[in-house]
Amino acid sequence: MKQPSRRRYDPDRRNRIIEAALDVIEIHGIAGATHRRIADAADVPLGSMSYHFNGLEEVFVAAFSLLAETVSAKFVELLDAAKTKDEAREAVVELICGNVWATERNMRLSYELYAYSMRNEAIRAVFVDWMARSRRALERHFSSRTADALDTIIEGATIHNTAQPDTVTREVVRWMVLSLTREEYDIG
Amino acid sequence: MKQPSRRRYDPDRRNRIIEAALDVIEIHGIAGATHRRIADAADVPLGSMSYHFNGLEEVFVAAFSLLAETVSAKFVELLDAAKTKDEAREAVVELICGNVWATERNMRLSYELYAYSMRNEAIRAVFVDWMARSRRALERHFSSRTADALDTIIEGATIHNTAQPDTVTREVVRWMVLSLTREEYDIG
DNA sequence: AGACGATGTGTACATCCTTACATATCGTCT
DNA sequence: AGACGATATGTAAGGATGTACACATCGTCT
Repeated sequence: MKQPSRRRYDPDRRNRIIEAALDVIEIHGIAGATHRRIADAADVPLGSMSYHFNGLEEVFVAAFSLLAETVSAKFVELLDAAKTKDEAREAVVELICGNVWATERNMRLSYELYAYSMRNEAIRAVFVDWMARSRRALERHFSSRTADALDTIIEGATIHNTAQPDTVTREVVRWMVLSLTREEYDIG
Repeated sequence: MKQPSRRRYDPDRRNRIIEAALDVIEIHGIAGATHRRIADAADVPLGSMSYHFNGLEEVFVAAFSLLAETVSAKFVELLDAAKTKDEAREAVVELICGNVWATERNMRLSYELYAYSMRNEAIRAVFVDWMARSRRALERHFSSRTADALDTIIEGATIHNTAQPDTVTREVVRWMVLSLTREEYDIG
């Protein structure tokens, strides 16, 4: 070390690295997410990587955990805001068709998460927990069986619309939601 | 080259490499799919890789194309075998819950494909074409709107069941399919 | 003030990777 | 039989990667 540039005081650098990791994964995929690229994105030296994490896998686990946390929170928030069953229905439609939850970024990252969870037990647990929370939020408004169904179409429709935008239109989504919640219909 | 081991006569080696690539991707993901690993899996020397393909990307594109072809064919076959609307409904249930289509292998590979398609135009086209064929197969039995809906739940339910087997039970699936095809009910 | 542990930084190294290519071998056409 | 193009093979060059680690610097506690 010849010219040690002034060392930065940088608490929660660890968190910044984790967020940077998500940015890198979004663009390059897990396959292209390297120590160096993440370090650059977080604007920290390479050495910080080995200091804060025991290997790349630990970075990925932290990153995907953060993703699940963030996305799941938004999901629950939107559903909890609904006061009547009709509002809950509309919230589901909004989750699928709106630009709050099913963003391009979230979808890209979710796909990486899906794939990664097949090969990593910790991430699989994160994924399962995420789904459980979604399901619980839906169950505040709907029966257990209906919650399963709605969760299913949320997953499926967002994927379709990622590949081909507006294949599953808002109108079709609304119709699906109604069909699957009809028997529970109430005044609201 | 000191001791050139007897060169093999090996037509359609290219295809074997492509299939081996899928095996490797299934186990190691795109991130861990290297020339060497694929060559080993296909039982060919490393040099064969650069002879048959101009880089890894070309291998991946070929592999995912093969996957889409194979899986899509099975999908269409099962649906085309249905003669009545009730049989078609049951075919959809079988696609989701059976062990023919939504196998562990296919799911793992599909996730890699989803993720990869976000970063590769050729694969995105393959993916879109795959979805179009599925939709067409469904439209032989159901209205356009219902086809969208069924395609959606197929996607969503298989994902849920991959993460947590039997979360979406056969019974729930059957109920969903019925709910979404009720208005089209006929004697069968 | 001094010491000590936590945090930050640069660099080196072994490993693995992609890719290219010179050479060997085969099928087939004349 | 001979020639020629397609196919097959081993190896090496050059670059990227993961990880370790020695050293610098800071916060904080005594």
